[in-house]
Amino acid sequence: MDSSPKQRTTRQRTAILAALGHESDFRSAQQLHEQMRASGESVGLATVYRNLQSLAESGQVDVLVTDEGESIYRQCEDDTHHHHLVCRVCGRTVEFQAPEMEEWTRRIASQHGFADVHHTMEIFGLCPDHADQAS
Amino acid sequence: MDSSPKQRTTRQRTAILAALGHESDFRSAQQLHEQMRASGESVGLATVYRNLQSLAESGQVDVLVTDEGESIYRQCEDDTHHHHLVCRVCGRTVEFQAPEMEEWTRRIASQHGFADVHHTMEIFGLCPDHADQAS
DNA sequence: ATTGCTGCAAAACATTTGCACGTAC
DNA sequence: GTACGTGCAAATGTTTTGCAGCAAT
Repeated sequence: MDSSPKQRTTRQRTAILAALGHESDFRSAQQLHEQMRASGESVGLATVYRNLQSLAESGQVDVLVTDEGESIYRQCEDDTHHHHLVCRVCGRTVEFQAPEMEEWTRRIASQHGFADVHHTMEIFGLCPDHADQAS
Repeated sequence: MDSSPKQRTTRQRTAILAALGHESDFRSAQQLHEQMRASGESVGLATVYRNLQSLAESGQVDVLVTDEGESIYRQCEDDTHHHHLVCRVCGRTVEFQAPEMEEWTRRIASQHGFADVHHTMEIFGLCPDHADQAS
């Protein structure tokens, strides 16, 4: 029941958060790791995984699972419940909230007697800059 | 541009479709494979994967990706666009449609200039029979 | 007869873990 | 000083693939 496990401020953890930065796109652990190495950071891949995992648990980053089953991460601007609109080509992401939808979800669930529900909902599409790109 | 690739009617393919049956729950390729072996069917795991994949492509079965990145499959009753309400404990599934939500999705997307969008949305919860089960 | 399917085992992947060592506290 | 974090390599688990033989058309 301890909701604040002590997390140490290590060089690697800091670097990972910095690398996530405020880019508005989702990246996989592997991409992030590569990106960090490219910019001279020395970090182990396992460490990137471990940190992303703990950061996700503590709600500091957002996780999405792609259709291929790969987990992708992003530092979120908003710490409340929200969804994403992601560009299939460049990864550009827009966060949005959908109170009506939350409401809707709860209604559907209780209609069928389901309790303690949570939902996933993400939108993928082509952003203005890539609107003409083939699917 | 050929949207009807010739699929042969093999014993295995038929068996897989039969095994998927009309159960109202999602199963992974591995589970399905095990289930088939248990009931005496002789099928290779790779074949199960290959068939599920092609069946999913041709829209004959539904695919969902779990939080752990595992793909789970189900034969759908409804061949139009729909979503699922899945029990976290027993896998029991209810299909539902959400026209208002489709509408909503399109609106959000075009508001941000996104085109050619598709979305994912699934609800997970506890069905009436498992409402008291801990998360 | 063709050409696609199957089975098996090996390969490819992303992710996790064991363990000795380093380091934040 | 102690407990947690890190790095590496090995292990895990799922899905894919190469290839020789089998079967549907």
